[in-house]
Amino acid sequence: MKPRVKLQSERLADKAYAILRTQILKGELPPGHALSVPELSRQLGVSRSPVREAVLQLVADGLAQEEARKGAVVAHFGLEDALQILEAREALEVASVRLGATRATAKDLALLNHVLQAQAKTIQEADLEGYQATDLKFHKLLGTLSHNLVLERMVGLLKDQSHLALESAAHDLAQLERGYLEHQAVLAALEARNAPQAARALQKHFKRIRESLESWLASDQTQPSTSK
Amino acid sequence: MKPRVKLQSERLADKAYAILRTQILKGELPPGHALSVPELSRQLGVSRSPVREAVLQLVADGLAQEEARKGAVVAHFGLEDALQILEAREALEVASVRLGATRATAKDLALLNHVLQAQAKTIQEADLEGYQATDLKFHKLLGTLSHNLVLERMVGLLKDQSHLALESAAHDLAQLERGYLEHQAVLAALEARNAPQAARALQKHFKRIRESLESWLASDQTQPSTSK
DNA sequence: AGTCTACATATTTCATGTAACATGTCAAGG
DNA sequence: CCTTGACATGTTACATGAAATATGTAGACT
Repeated sequence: MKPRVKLQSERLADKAYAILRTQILKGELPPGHALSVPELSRQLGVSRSPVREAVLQLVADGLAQEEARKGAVVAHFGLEDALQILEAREALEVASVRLGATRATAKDLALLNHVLQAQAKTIQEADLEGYQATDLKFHKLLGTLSHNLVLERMVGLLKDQSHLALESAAHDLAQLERGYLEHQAVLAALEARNAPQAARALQKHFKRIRESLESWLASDQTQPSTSK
Repeated sequence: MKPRVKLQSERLADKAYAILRTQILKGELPPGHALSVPELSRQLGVSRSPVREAVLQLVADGLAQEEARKGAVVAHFGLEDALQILEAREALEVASVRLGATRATAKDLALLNHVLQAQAKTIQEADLEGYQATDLKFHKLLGTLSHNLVLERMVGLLKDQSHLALESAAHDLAQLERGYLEHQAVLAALEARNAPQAARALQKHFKRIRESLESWLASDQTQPSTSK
């Protein structure tokens, strides 16, 4: 047999995709920014083919939007879009948590616990960046609880879109703490293997997020509302 | 202004995608069948570029599966996969129907009614092919009830995957009739604007489908279980 | 026979050429 | 002033070339 260590995917298309995805989620490529294939190909130092594939993948994931013969841009969501994404997330995550209440392993719960402890720290340190990261992890972990790869994948995709859609949403410390406490309530119900309670706790979480988003509409800016 | 009538997308990549998608859902390209880009490019009479894009789109939609450097094949789902897809569909469609109970327009309900009438006909005529078509339409319409494009899109994608996954599932007439009656129960609850009842009715529908699928495991064949 | 190597074939993957198309600028004409 | 249209620039969309890779087959060696 070959001593070949691992042999990664090593496809340039995958690498380009990973780079672009990270840049988008980090905000380095802001919503609305053009994803010009020749331009990116120059910046990344590869030909246009793998870049084109990467952009197509981003479009499929909902992180970019494309108009025929006009190219793709980093997805920019309006208020209406954000609300729809949240609604879909709620449906999927609540279902995941319901199933997870019986299917979750001790390890699953330990991971959730670990993430929440890290999240507590980010609040103490008023580290908004860090909070977002733990929030991402927590919600994606909720997807894994179902032990259903289809659900898990969709939860992950929508959480990323949500991250992009709510990017600029104002988050004061009080809101962050609220979110953390609601996360804890979900986890507590899961540890008690109480599916309905976990579902209710998560629904409350989403309800508050939606409300705070809508109220934030007061001090709004433009809402391009990309969906037609 | 231009008198240009409409100017379709007209992109070869989109056309190729539409053709392949149709062939897959019709069963002309059976699960597991290789989707060789040069081969398809020859058959469709276009170059490899648009075909490659079409195949990537199919992979993104879950109708094809790809392994790096080995190419894509028409998705072939095992029993486990089918159950997971059904679980995800249930989550999304139930959510859609819950929202739809209040949001559905008279037109939405009329469309559902129309599809169910057509479905009744397919049963009388023992037209399995036709039944599948109306089933597809009915469930996709359930997705539109939410008036949430994100949910609607996911419901549609999963219904297509489901169609592929359950392709060979035995369907005797009795089962078809059962499905039809359950569809009617959902519609009745929707017309009464009774969200919990509509949700329960749809859950029953899915529960029976899952059970009949699992019992069909007895007279089973191989179940490749593509997910790893 | 059974295993391994070399070759042949087909495909993926990346690269690049090119026509059609979109868009901004700018100057001429209403 | 405002519109029109030619031009310049950059991109998409499609086609095609070429290297790296996977896979099947036949023959050589144990």
